[in-house]
Amino acid sequence: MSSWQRTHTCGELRETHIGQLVTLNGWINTHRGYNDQLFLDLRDRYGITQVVVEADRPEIFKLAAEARGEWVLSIKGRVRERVIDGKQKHNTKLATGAIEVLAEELVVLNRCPTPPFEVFSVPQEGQAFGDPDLANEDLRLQYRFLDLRRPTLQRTLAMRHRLNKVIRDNLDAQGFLELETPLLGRSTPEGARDYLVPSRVSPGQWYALPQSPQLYKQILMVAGYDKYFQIARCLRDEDLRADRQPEVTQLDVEMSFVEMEDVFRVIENLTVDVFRRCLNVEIKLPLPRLQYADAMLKYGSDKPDLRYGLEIVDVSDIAAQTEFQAFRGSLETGGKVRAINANAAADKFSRKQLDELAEVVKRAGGKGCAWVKVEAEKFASGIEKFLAAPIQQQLRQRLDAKAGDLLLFVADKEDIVCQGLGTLRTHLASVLKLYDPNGLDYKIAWVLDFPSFIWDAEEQRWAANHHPFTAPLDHDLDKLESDPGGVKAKAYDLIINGYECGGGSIRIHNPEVQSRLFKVLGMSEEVARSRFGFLLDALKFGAPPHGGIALGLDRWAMMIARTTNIRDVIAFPKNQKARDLMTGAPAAVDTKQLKELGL
RNA sequence: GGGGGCGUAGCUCAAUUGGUUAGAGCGCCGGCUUGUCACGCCGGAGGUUGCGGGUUCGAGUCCCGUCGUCCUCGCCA
Repeated sequence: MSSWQRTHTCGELRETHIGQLVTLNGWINTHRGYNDQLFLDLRDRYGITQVVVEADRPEIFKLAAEARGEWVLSIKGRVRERVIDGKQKHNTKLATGAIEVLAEELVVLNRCPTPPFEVFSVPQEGQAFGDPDLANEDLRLQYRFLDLRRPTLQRTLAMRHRLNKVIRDNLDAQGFLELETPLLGRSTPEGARDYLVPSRVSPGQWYALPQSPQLYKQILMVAGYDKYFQIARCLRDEDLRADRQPEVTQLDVEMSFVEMEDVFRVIENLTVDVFRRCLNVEIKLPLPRLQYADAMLKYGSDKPDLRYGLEIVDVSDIAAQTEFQAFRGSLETGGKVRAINANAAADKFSRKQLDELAEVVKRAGGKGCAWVKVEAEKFASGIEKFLAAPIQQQLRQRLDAKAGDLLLFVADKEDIVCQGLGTLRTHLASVLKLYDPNGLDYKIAWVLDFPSFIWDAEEQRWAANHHPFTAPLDHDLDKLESDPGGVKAKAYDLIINGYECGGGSIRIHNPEVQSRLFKVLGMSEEVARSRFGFLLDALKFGAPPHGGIALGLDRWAMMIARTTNIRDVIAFPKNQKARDLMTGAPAAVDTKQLKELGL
């Protein structure tokens, strides 16, 4: 071992180490200097330790005085208690705050220019570390190696490691095999836009990077690997969001000889394990189950945040009795009128703030929203004159409204009402602080009974809601041709606090059902063959009944780290334009490279 | 592709209704300071207000364009 190499980490030393000669390696977090004494807080990913350098060792004192933030040092010295004149001077904000290291040797392992933004970590009460005022995210992404030094990010990435570890342990214990599938595959036109890779040896032809290992894992089932999982990278060339990256990691699972309940059992077992071992949070089983239609009605979303109420209530029948044109007009064209009761929120919104709520609905595609402030005797509202006393009574009853409540109405086509009130619901919960974004509060549920097909108005045809291999519910099979819109699928989503964190289905293993389904989708045998021929072939050769699920691990990491930004849980994320600001990718390449590829 | 927010010192932000020489904290540089711990005190350097154009006696502020970035709709089977 070289003499500069560490004997302990910067988070390790305690009173039990007092008197020992130790060597620490780390980055200068902060430094405080005097004429003949210097304090250096040395940081590594385990913590922070205070180092004292005194002037009676001039050769290292001079070095230490010169040192600045983010320099990399090796300090050899003796551990001593923080005592001045017999009085304890412990720093209770630091885990190592009982001791300090009196430097005897100091090696500058590397210098660092003044960083473009402040990296240092601020110790908080309870031995946690906080962040300085964060610089612009694009600057931090450009200098990601500095940003990643922040303990917050280091803890998050360590948590991701733990998440992966728990998954591997748990699924191994449940008898699963971790198998790998190719990155270079064949483009299958359904679904997201593919990232394409040109073939050098077959000029003009292309591989596609996987959107998911979907087809491979089904083929593994045909091949008899009845319990498969993979922590797989999935790539989709679509526009980004706060919770979407072009390159994400999913836990891909597939099982043979199963129905939905079997998948639920495996994933629920895993979920309990993950939350217990990552956060020490107990998740109660069985997880609640919501029907898709019910979720849309009550929450205006297929991935509702269940940490708060604010349920949507249909009042179409009551609204039909009013003379209010916005209500009547929507109803007469087949729309709906629905409402949210924001309990005791009437005095929390000024006229201007109510207008902003209407803006929220407009941004979600609606025309706005009507509001009513409930008073003891009557409604205070611009639309009060349209609401006769008996109607007000009915609304009070239906919405369980009491004096001080704020009622918000949206009238429109049903999907717009859902979208508008769903957006309004999450907005209200946020401004009314109905949940603690930093709390260990997890509401996890299954969403079931998705429609198999959705009508594509533009192309005037039915489209697969999940994917074309998703099995319909057994008792809906006879409706396949007569009423495609009424067919529900053996598909399921797993939702956590308003995020879709997983989704899967039982697949079709019967070739006859599969070809009926292609027919509904308006896909000829030839087209189906050309797109998925290899899978259809495989399914013919003795496919077991099978199904599975994929969990979005980046979103799980977001939940566990309690962030709403997916870039916080990925070491090297892309920005919204899918650029890597650190490496500069994507970038132009040599014409020589292009020529080799025949481009 | 559409809608919205932001862009001022290295960083985070301020700058009244368009009005003098664009300020503060942190960081940086120099000095002082044996017990600090996001140390403190004194002093200093540091600006093409993203870029281009326009309106005006006068633009960080208003208008047009453009670039960057974030949020969002479409999109993501």
